[in-house]
Amino acid sequence: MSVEFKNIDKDFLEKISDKFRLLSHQLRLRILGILEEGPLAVSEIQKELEIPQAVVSQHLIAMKNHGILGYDRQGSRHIYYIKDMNVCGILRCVEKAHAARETK
Amino acid sequence: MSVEFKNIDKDFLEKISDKFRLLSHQLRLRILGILEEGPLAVSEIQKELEIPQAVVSQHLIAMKNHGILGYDRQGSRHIYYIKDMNVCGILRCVEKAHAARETK
DNA sequence: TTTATATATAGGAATATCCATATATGTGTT
DNA sequence: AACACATATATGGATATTCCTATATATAAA
Repeated sequence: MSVEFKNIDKDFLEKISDKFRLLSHQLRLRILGILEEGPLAVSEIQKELEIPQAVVSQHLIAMKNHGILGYDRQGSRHIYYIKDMNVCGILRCVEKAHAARETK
Repeated sequence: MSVEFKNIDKDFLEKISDKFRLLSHQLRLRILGILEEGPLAVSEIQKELEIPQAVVSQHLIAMKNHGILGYDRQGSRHIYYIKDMNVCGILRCVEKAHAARETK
């Protein structure tokens, strides 16, 4: 109520639309679903998704570059985790919508 | 908690990613911001955005086709409105994020 | 140092998106 | 009917996205 969406400034709008663009991909959504359960290394994410390692890395890095993910290193392993809590909130909305969906 | 995002079915994931794709565009976000204040005809939306009518229609129709918007007719005027309440919820998240943002 | 493992990056083809211009359709008015 | 107005649709060029294949880099192990 205090902030009208219509009046949100252009810079913020650009960030938001970038984040939505990253959410607009089934594979990336699945990655976020996996990472919601806890941080994970690239190879482990790859095992769950069954797609080429390079593709997984590409998506992870894209999300990292936009602040959605972060990662820590454990030796040669890169442990990715969800960094952007606003994105978590949005995923929560999606879960609610899924739970409340009409089966038509 | 009852529904894990990770386990959301593929069909729903496809719908969601489609909706995020539509949200991943500054112009469409601005349109949604305008329509949050109430239903409006194409020409009135166009006046606020100052872009060609055809482009406005293209975006409106894209969002209509994915269930985000609906419209009523008043003579030759098409009055668009936000139909998908889940999208409204997501915009609410974005507003909250905007209000809580660090000015860095 | 050599080899294996884990991850990142480069380059390119196929595809999708976006906007602009032009045109079509539908509705109201005279 | 003729015209104006409101909206939709078609087409195409520019640009962006996605995935693939290969290769590069970094760390660990032998």
